[in-house]
Formats: sequence, structure tokens, C-alpha cells
Amino acid sequence: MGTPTAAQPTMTELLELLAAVGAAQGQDFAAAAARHGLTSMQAKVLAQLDGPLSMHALAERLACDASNVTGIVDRLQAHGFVLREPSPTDRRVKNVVRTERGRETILHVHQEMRATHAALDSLDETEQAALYALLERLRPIMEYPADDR
Amino acid sequence: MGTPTAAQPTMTELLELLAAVGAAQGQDFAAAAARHGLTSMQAKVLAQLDGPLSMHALAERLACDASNVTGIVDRLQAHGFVLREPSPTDRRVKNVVRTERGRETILHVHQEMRATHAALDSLDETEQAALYALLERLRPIMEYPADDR
DNA sequence: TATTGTTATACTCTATAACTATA
DNA sequence: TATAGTTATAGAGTATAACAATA
Repeated sequence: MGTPTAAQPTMTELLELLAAVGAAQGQDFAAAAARHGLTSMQAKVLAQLDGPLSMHALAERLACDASNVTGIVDRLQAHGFVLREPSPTDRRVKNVVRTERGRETILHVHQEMRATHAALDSLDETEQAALYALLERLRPIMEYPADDR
Repeated sequence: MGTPTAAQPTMTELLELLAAVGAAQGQDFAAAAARHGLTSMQAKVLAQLDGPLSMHALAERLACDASNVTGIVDRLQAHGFVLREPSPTDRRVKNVVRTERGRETILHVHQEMRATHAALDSLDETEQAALYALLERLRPIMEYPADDR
């Protein structure tokens, strides 16, 4: 056999490892956000705001109730990270947009995820491409866990 | 070239995909926990309790302050999922242990992570082994994001 | 002196329900 | 009638600081 064969992992082992890596990545993100005075949730909002999003669209992206978004955006706005703009086409809608400060801050947060960058940098290009291809297969299947809710 | 070559992903694309899969897995876990009346954090505690753990050891595993663990364990204990036992060797220490109900419940939660199971099941054995090997490489590097804290 | 667990405090995130203004 | 956003409420997680019991 050409390639050294690793022991076949059990489903449980795979689940645990995926959870461990996911948790570590989440902590890395939260720590980077905290250095900029942001909670994890506030930083996630900034990360979603590549373009303007209504409060409801934001709630959908964050997978939480719309009533929560009011408070989270309130706090971001109070510190100058985002603005609320009235929609020109629907007077009920408010579009949330990043300020320049918000844009720069979330960029720094992502850049400062040192543990995650170090881990991914430890893979060579072939391994990175393989990991990407595998995760890309999982994403569409995992993206809709919500039978109930 | 023998194998079809995927486009080389950028570091940003890899980061975003890893975050998306991690978030989806976390939501799948939280939804399964909620079906059993547990919050995500409470279920994480049950998952850690393969054996007895002191309150401080539990805090370390959960990457949160020890003062939080008091309340989380209080609520688990009030619903019969865990017990506090005095340590025989150090009278300051309380060891937290799962009850039979706690053991069965966290087992069900893990079994009911349908989206995650479906995603991993969609990979054949070779792909599962490859994913496991790659994640195993990342874990030790990501596990210690806490320069600061 | 240091450590373990708890309490008090203040803040954030969370869902639910009810409200308003628009559509 | 339905939708967008907000408010009020109650519960849960979070860190900080202070404390009693024990090491």
C-alpha cells in the first residue's frame, strides 16, 4: 500500500474531535474580540455586515430571535461600530451598516485569531485544499439542523 | 495529474468555512440539548463528566471562571442530572458526578445530533479518516489560544 | 499564604409575549 | 392581516471581587 493507513476513527471520535476544534476556534475568536472590547455576539454581527442588513435579516444570519438583535445593535451603535439607516423602499425597515471603525475592528479581530491561523498555517497547500474540500461537503448538510425550533 | 485539483482556498476562505461548520455543529448540539430541557452549557458539563471532576477542574475544562460553575451545577443538580460529593482526600473539594439520569440524557443528546451525524455519514471511510487526521493536526495548536485572559 | 468553593454584583445574551407603525 | 422593529420580562451565562473553610 502506498499511503500509510491511519486507524479508522469511530463516529464518536470524529464527533468529539470536530467539537473540540470548533470550540477552540470559538474561544480564539472570542478572545480576539474581547481585546477590542467586543463580546463574541457583537463581533459576529460585525462579521455579517459586509453589506447593509435589516434587523430581521441579521437575526436570521445569527440564528436568534429578532428581539435580541435590538439590544446587540444598540450596544454596537452606542460605541460607534454600526449605524441604523432607514430603508428607502420600506418605512418599517432599518438597515444596519458598519462604520469605518466597525469595518477596521472586525478586520483586526480576524487577523488576531493567532491560534487558528497558526493551526491552518501548519498544513501545507495540499492539506489545506483537502480540508477545505471535506468541510465544503459537510457544510450544506449541517447548515439546517432546525427540524424543530 | 491523477487527482482532480481543487482551487487552492485562501486563508480567509478556510477560516470562514471552519467557523461555519463549527457554528452549525454548535447549533445542532444546542438544539438536541434543548429537547431534553438543557442549555448548551449544561449539556457541555454533562459531556465532561465521564468521571468525577472538582468544581475547579470543571471550570478549566469549560474555559470559564469557577464562580460560574456553581450556578450551572446548581441547576443541573436541582433537576437530578448530577450530584456533589465531598472529596475524601481534601475537605475543600467537591467532586461533581453524573447521576444515571445525567448519563443517559447526555448519551441521547449526542445520538440526536442528526445534522452532524448525517454530514459525517455522507463521507466514506477514507474521507472520514482523512478528515480525522487533519483535525487531529489542528487540535493541539488551537487548544491554547489563551496568551491573554 | 495559597487554594476551593461560594456569594454578591453587574452586564450580556436568550426566548416569549405584547405593542406600534407600516405594508 | 401580516411584517418590521421595539419593549418588557424572566432566566441563564459571564467576569470581578470578596468571603469562609481548609490546606
